Amino acid sequence: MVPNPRPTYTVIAKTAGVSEATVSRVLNGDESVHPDRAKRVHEAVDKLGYRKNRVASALASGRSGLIAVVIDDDLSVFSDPFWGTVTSGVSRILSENGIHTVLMVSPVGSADGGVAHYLKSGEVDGAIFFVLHSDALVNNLKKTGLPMVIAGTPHSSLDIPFVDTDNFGGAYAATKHLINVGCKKIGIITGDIGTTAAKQRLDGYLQAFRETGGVPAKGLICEGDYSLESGMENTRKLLRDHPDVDGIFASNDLMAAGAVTVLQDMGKLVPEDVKVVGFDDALIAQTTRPALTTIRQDVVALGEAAGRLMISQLDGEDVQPFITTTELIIRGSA
Amino acid sequence: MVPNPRPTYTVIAKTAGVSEATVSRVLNGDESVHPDRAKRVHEAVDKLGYRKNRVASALASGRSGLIAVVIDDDLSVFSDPFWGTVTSGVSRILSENGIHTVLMVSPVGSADGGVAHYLKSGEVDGAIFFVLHSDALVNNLKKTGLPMVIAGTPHSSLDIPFVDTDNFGGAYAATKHLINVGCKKIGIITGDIGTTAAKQRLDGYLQAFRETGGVPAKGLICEGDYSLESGMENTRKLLRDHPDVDGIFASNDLMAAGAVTVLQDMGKLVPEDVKVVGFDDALIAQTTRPALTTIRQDVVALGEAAGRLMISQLDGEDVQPFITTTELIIRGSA
DNA sequence: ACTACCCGCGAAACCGCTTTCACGGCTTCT
DNA sequence: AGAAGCCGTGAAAGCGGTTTCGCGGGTAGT
Repeated sequence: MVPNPRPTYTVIAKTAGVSEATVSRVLNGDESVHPDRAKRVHEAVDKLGYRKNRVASALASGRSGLIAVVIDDDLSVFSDPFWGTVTSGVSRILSENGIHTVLMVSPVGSADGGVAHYLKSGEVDGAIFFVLHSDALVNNLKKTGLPMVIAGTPHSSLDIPFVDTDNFGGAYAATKHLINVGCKKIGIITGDIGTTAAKQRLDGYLQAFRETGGVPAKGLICEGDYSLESGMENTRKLLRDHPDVDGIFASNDLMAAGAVTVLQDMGKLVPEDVKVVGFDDALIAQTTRPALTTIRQDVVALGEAAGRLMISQLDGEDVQPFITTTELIIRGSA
Repeated sequence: MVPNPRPTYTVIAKTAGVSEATVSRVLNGDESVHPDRAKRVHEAVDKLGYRKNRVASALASGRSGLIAVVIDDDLSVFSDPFWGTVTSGVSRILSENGIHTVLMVSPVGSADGGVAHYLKSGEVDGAIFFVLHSDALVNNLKKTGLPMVIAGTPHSSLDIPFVDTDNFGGAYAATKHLINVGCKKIGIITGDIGTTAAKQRLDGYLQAFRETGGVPAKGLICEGDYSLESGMENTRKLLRDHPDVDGIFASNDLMAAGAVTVLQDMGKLVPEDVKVVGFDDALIAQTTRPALTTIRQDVVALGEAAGRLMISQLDGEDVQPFITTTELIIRGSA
């Protein structure tokens, strides 16, 4: 059953009665081929079950049909279902466009190192970055002209397209909600402040505060790092410094869950005594008691947007940053 | 700054004063080259900052340096942090061996279809499958000689290496623990019974039961699907059919969390009235109140094992299935 | 009717690396 | 000493597409 070791252009050309050059033109959508000939080629392709060898194609054309998804750091990041979901969104859009996703889970480090080399080596047609801790690599790569998309807002104002959730707006809505339901003293537990998302969420919180004419008292702003532990710890701190706190906005659901746990352990009722709002609408938001009021972000859309932005760039189009909207999901905690 | 558009063998050969063939031999670890010449080649490589063009290499050698990670189905699967973690383990091991991971998140369907074609096309050197719903594709691919690794036990007894958690042993330990702490009537909420893992966990439960001389009463075995909802629903059912149930083994933590929630909502105390054990030791196990007693599986090790099994196969070695051990983590729920 | 273009198409070079093949020089066996 | 092997090495033929170049014929302009 191995008589047919994949046909090549030579065979297609022969059975279609045209030259290999023409086969190539047809298969690459060159309009200038006479319809009749094109049809003959297509028929030959169908009949022989031909599939283009991407490697050969890549070598000759310089385009590999591969784009890299670069995930800085390691397990800790990728084990977050958030990025898994984004990745699958990216992957789906790209494969719809005949492009494959190669995954690089490794510390990005500086503008040098393995990842940098790989990306510069021309083996991929573009790169999508997750969770940038530094803009160094991206900045360096920009010179090479490699199409890039950043998932998450970059730190500096790079001229590189990015996709992100409306962190500011979401945080604003969350805080506003707490205010609307009567909270007088609202604390925030931020995410890892080294990330732009955490900063933007803090800004949203501050903006809502500002509009009420106030400025958050010292100690109401607690710096967390997105982890469950930091959510718990900061809630204790918050309760110690401000026993009368009656609202907490946590920058993600995990910390919010931690907050709820600590509050309950300390005898506070949620939402009667203290109201809590999270961010993400992760699965965990539904499993805490009470379920978390939170800000939903459309993670799949984010991944798809990243994929589309990449496709557009490959097509030579101009692209704009893409910000997905958020939605306030009201459950039991606030 | 673009005077150096990547050196090729031609350049290396010239500066080292050898033929291109020799350069190739040296760079591919052919021992038969005289050390002096090899040294000259290495010097030239260093001096020029040469990096092999993987695409050209792939075309000429027929080895792409890529292996596919195939994830059946779609978002629902990949958004589970479990698979994200496994994937990153795989990716790391492979990249340590100079191999890249290409991600295919798409319904695998039958032995035909896009994924099948791609894998058959020789663009990847091997494939690692996650969450197989059917063995059809793998079975078909086996004929092509493509190196494969399955993450999770395959349904039929294929002669294909796989890696898996000791589902049976873990479930056995979980059930045994419930028995040891005094439970008399223990129900199980299984996972999607279409998966081998769910079956094995059920078997482990049954085995523990059997050793006590009993057989689970009708209605103690509830078929879930790993989702939070199914955990909640089946707990209600369990409570209805067996109001005196005093132990529940849920096949994953998410369902266990659902069970705890329902139990509490119905006025039962956990663990006083009913004890609950989960499986996975996912993050959620720590956020429920009480925290979940569960079976920890070493997910990272699983991914790394899958990667290593693939590498071994590529090296032409014989490989054996790899089963990771589990560990009982005792927390508050049982 | 003659030159100037344009257009569709095939021949052939080429992408950068791998691998076969054969050759010259040595060693070894008879 | 001569035949037979073996070894390290270079020349060259691919791997399977893409792309440049130029040719022949048809159209248009004058």
